[in-house]
Amino acid sequence: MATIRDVAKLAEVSVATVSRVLNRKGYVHADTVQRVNDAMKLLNYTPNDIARSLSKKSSKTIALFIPDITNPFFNELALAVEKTMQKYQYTTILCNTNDSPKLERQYIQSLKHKYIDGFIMASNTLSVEEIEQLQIPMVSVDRISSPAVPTVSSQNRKGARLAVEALLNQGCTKIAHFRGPKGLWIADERCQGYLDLVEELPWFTTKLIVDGNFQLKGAVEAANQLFDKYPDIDGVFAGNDLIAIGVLRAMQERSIHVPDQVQIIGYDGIPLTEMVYPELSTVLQPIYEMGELAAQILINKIEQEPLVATHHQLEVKLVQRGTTRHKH
Amino acid sequence: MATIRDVAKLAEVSVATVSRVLNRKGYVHADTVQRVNDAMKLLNYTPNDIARSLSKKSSKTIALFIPDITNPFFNELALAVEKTMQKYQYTTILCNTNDSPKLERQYIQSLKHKYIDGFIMASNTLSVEEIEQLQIPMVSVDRISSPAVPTVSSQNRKGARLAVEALLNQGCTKIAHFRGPKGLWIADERCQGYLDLVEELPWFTTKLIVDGNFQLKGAVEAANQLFDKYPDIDGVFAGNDLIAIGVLRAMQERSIHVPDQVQIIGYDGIPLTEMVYPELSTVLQPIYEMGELAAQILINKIEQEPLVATHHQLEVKLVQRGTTRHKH
DNA sequence: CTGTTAGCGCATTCAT
DNA sequence: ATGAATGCGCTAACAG
Repeated sequence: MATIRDVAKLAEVSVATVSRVLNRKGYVHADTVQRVNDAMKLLNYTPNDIARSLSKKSSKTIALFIPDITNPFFNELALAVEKTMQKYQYTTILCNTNDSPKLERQYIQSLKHKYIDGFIMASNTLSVEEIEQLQIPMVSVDRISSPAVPTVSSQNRKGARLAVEALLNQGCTKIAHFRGPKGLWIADERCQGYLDLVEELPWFTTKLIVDGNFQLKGAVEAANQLFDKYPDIDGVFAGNDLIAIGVLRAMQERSIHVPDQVQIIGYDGIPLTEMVYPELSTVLQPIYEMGELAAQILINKIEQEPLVATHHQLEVKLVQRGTTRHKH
Repeated sequence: MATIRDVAKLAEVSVATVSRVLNRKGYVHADTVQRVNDAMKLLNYTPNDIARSLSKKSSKTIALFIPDITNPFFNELALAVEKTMQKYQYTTILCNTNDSPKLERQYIQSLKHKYIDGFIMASNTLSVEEIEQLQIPMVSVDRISSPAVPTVSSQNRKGARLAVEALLNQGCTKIAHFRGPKGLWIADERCQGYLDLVEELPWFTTKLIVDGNFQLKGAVEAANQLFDKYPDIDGVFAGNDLIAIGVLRAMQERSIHVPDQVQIIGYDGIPLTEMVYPELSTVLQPIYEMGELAAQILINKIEQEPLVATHHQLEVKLVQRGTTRHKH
């Protein structure tokens, strides 16, 4: 591969000049620009990123931390981030943290030695202090890492209310909530939205709220247990789609008809919701857009452009499909 | 961050010596090693990867090319590759190529300038010549890039036979095959496996084979069309699980009972097969192991260790679940 | 407007 | 066994 020196020689200028036209920085005569460009073309020259990184202490690459790429929510997010980063000539490194602090720290250390330019955290088990002393541009998605870092999420609480309201309007008289992990911000928010609407109702009891881990497997079991105790539940708001599908599975195994006997609404709007039958009603959050936005914000931060706001909440939308009895 | 020079100064040796203990290369007195190590510990020193890459022309990173991370097969593969690469201190860059040759070339170019050490191709739209002149270690998964590159796949043809054989044994008298893209090696193999068993049977006609793109959406429609024409089909072997689930969906919409009226078997064994109801019978290929193996082979190639074989076909297993009428 | 030169942090001959 | 010096390819003062 040709180097900057080869180009300089061929164009009969110094490497500095070549570097200038390469980076469109500093003055250089139009004719010279031409000669240099010709030389570059002739030699099929393209700059060496590693050398550039070493000298600039920046690598034009960012890292995306997610718990597990196998989760449909995160793989759509990852796709969005990768695509938009790619558009801006950044490369992105995907880190499956498995929600392990040890792994996260390990990744961070090794990435720092690569002059990583920034992080997008959709997984975060680190303390606020640890995050803040990192001294690297960062934005978090669906998580709050520290008040100092921009966050993009959807209107979780509002979305939850939308779902529960629909359930109520469509005749449910006892609605359970299968929530996500305690202490996880989005799970708490969604639970709060549920409480906003049902806490004062006569049938409500905290027993109707059951903890989960956002996974399908656990949800099936949890649903079976809860329905054993409360066979009169006729509505379910799930903390995410995976849980909702788990509940649906439990209903099908128990021969409880959905949506006639029980209505179910999930949260996220992952593609999976359209793959099950009946198709799952859900609160759709713009996952792809969230990834895009996070990427944009991070790039702005890296390139020091002015920041507009610090916490972005994107619109959600209730989509009623086969697991609810909505009027057409 | 401390540099090698800082360590050298503190340990009262030259940078060359520090470099030697760092890479356990060349002779250096035990006492000196000790001093250097102490100094490194004291300064919390870890080498700068970028500088190292520049000087070694190797970055300890590889790229994984896949069509689309959103596809469950590929995200499991990606997880496997990332995890095992990570185990060997390699970092992996994920490239969603969308099966576009333009994007693939673009990625390759940009990666070469990062001194990428190798490629794992699970997406490949490039010509054999293009691949071969690349001059970078490579292994392909589920694809054949060139006779010169190691390939890992599963026993596609045998797997297909397993599925069709079961269908036959379990009473099917007219079996359709919804295949993957024409010209795609794995799709062709699976189709061949189907043909192996049914081509000679009286009911067989090529009309029972329908082309698809391995996506769920198209499969639903294709299934509807085929069943309009051949309502007496009572068995389906699908080229992959997504197609199979699409067919299942079509059956459910047409109120055709699965597995009583129609039995369905997919291929891949993605997690999704256990999320639908009834759960999908499928030919399970060891996706995670395939990723692991590909990663191992690539590392061996990079580090010039001897290669055992060049084409690895992993075992597949027929798993009968809710969409087939197997004896228990 | 352009060239010279000194790094960036590490690896690697070649001496000693 | 160890050190000095050179190079990897590019950027960025600093001169001119």
